[in-house]
Amino acid sequence: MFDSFANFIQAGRQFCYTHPFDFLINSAIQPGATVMAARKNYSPENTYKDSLNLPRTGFDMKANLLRKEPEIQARWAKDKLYARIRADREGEKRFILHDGPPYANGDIHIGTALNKVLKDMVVRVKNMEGFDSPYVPGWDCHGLPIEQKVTDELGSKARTMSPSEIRKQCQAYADQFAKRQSQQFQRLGVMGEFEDPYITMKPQYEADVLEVFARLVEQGVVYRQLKPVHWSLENRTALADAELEYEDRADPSIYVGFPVIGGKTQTLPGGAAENLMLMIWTTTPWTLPANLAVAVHPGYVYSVVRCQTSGGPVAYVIAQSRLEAVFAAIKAKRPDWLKDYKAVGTLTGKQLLDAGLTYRQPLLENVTCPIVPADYVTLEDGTGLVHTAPGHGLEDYHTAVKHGLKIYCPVLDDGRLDQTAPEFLRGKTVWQANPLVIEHLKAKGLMVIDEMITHSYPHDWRSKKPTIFRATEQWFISVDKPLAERKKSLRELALEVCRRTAEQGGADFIPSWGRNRITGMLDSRPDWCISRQRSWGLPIPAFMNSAGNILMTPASVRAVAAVFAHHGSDAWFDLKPAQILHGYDPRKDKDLKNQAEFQIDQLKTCQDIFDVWFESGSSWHAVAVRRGLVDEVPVDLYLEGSDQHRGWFQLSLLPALGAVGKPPFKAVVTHGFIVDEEGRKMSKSLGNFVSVIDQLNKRGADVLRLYIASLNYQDDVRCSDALIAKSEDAYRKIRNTLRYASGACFDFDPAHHCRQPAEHSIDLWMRMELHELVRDVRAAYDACEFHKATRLLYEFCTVQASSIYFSAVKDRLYCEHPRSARRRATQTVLHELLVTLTRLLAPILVHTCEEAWAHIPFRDIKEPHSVHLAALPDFDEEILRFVQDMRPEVADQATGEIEILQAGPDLIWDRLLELRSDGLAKLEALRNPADGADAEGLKNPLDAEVVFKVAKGQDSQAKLIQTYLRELEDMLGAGFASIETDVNLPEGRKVAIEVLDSRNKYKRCARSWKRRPDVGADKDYPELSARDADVMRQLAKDNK
RNA sequence: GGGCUUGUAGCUCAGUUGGUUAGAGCGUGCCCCUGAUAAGGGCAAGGUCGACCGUUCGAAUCGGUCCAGGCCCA
Repeated sequence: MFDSFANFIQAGRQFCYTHPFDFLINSAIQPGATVMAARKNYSPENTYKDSLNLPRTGFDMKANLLRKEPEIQARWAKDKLYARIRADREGEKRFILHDGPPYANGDIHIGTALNKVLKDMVVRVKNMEGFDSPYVPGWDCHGLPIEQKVTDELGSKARTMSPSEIRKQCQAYADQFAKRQSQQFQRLGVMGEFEDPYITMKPQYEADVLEVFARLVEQGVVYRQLKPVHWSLENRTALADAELEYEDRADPSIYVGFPVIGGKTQTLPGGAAENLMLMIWTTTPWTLPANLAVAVHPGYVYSVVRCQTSGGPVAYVIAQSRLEAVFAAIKAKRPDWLKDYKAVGTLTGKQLLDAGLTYRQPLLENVTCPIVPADYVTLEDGTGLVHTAPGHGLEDYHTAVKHGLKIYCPVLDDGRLDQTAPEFLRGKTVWQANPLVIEHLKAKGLMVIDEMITHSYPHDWRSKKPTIFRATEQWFISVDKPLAERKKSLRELALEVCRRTAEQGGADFIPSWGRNRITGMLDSRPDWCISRQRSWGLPIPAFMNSAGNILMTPASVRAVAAVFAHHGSDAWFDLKPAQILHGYDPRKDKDLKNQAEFQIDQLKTCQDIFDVWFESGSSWHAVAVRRGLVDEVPVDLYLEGSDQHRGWFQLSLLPALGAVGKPPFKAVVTHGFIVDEEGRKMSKSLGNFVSVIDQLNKRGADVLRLYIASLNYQDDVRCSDALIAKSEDAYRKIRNTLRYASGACFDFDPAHHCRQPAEHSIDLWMRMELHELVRDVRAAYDACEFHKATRLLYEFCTVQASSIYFSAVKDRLYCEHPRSARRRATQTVLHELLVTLTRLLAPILVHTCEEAWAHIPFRDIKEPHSVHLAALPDFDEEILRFVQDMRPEVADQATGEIEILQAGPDLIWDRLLELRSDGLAKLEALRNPADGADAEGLKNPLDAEVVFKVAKGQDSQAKLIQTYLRELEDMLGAGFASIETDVNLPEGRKVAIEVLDSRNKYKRCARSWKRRPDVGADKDYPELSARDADVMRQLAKDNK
């Protein structure tokens, strides 16, 4: 058996082709390998077994993915499969999915795997649809997390190293992880330009980012300004919103009275009060030295409250609606201090402002501060009077700009207070300052109450340490200033994109709520702070002269870019400004004011680097356009997690609109996040995270890919080892479906053996189902609804193929003469099913389909050697139209009945499958006889006879059953099926199915095991049924 | 706290413009086959459609409130 099978494979290969995946076949027929239907348990009763056409294939039941996947991948690499696909598709319509670069840090996690596999499936589908769809993966390499990791590893040594030296370490680190992740993506079966990915730290990429920046400078939206920013004390750098994490923190919550010293106090209710104070509330006492104003809401009502205290009389101004809560707190906290209190009248915030009150700064000597209006004042907590420190709060800053207050920031970059702070605070950190400030206020009698509270507070996402707001000189891209060329601001342009579809020059969002989401974010986003005070990044190409004036114009930026294109951004640290600007002459720069002030050899480089988002946000230019993937933006698709509405989507959109006035993408597809089985977020501390690497090493990439494909990724998706295990079960089912079809076609060469299925055969039904499947799966693929496609494919394998069709056609495949029309027709459909299914599944099960493809017997010589070079199957319009066109015809007017045989396959097969269901239920009943019945339950349906009893006058039903009787017999797996017409059935039933135990009625055919009336009728083969006797006679003749 | 979003059997998903006893596959239980065999087949159980209140003759479907998640932001 082994020998003949090997010979067959040899013959097949000679006949068909030789190709690189032969190694898969060879390995499968090594001695000891499982070959389906290898003879077992030979016994005398089994003498006919050798005459059967049992399935044979080298496509192993056991997948062995862990061994085979790397082999297949190595072969793809050796064959340069990706390059072959590119060559094949050259000149076809482009489809560009532009990759958002993951950060080159750490191993990939399940979320990254989700993202990359989704992208891979999109790209594979597009290529198999005939598009030229290259995929260039990228890595984001600069930035704080890597720098932090590297300096942590270096320890104290880091402080002695130059930026240039630290950058070298960072570069090596990023390079190592980009390569490592690349291996991991490829292990997942992701296909693309992994030989030449895009790397944001490469010289040309850096130069291209600067080109985008130059265009924004040209548009006049880049500016530099003192502004409070989130500041990491640990890393001494400004932080982007995305670099913050909110966590609970305990802080002092203090109510403080600011003594009023000026203004028209006599106009207040109750007249001029003794010892009048403005009561404010804060949780950051250390910002009080920087207090420059108190803000009130003009529309709110404020009260003046006179108090008797152990320290004498005092009056507070406080919002009326906060009065009760605050004084309740004071009474509870300081019962001995507060003897009595009484509200003596109210006034509006506006009246308060009109009174022009001033107060003495509580911590600075001889400083007088005003009351200012602000509409962000709330009454939810505090006192309705807001401590305003322009150097330490964004809203405070805006108020300060509006009312001409100083942006005062006495805090140094390491968090210590500077020489302008009160003496007792100088040199202390802000955290040390808190209790000192509290003590000081108490001593001065200004403190009302203080306690500790826990509240949500921003922390540095890397160091996990609390951050502060601190004013520094930063670079910004304005979102509200009109662009020089386009007259509209970036915000306006971006909102326009979000209002329009791709067809209208905007963009499409899938799911559709993405449009809402990004719109809301663009509405409220502040100017983009693009500067960071670190080493590991792309320098902002600004120079400073000795007077502290900045040189940065489109021409100077481009001159720097030209140098970076060759030397990389290390040039910024290694070369002298004159060298960096060697292609630049200030005297010829129209955009430079006061040219004479700028002597190139006396300039200094500024030390800020770009926010990494600006680098990845320029990839549409640095990759898509630079590499010629598109002539100009937009590209077809961005596909990322939904968090990128604020991240990469938005921060690509803004630079693109600024630089070229167009969005970078036509469509944005987002996926949700991976959560655990309970729907909670994955975290290392909860121990509920799933390791991709572990899963890859445990189950293989195709199982993981099938799991990912099965997810409805638009929402959050649940993940656990158990859930992936279910996909492993599904994988086996699909694999066995392909294996069975492959084995059943072992002697079938479509070039010579094709037979049209008979009109009334289950083969025709199978083909209809198959083409409907192709239609539906391709529609799902087109909509990127992989989970729909996966469900359709899986259920097809389970129900239509395995449960219904394969079971039904076993008898004809195994028992009919090998060349019989009936068997060949089934093989024709099975072969089509095999080829079709393998191609349809190829974007998901990339390795398994390659293996299955190699095992397709007598595959057409015109088909490519790799399934990934093939096209997705097309559905046959004719077949589908045939189904539809033959919908029920007009009913007979007299009886109301329709002639079901003329009604079309859909209705016919609905009815036949219903009969199958009823019959199976009856069979089941026979298998499990009621308790107390003497008969032993039926074991094998081949021992049963099915009788269809059709009521009088039901000619249509009778004709249907008569026509399909043989198919019904096989669909039920019964030994024999018969029909009785003109029967009297109870309750007006049309058809009744009776299933009888025929063990004492008919003999069992020794070959087909069917019990039929005709067993024993043949003289030559008395132990066989008529059909089997004929086949044996024919086989005997063949052998002569 | 705000914006966006999710909640249908143990799991993954269908449920068309509100309309008869809410479907499928998997899983589970029981059974069969042993010529797909570390495979294959059959039958059955399983849901107050997150909760509550409305609109309606009628709500998984429309409206409101709440509860529990997720992302982004404060």
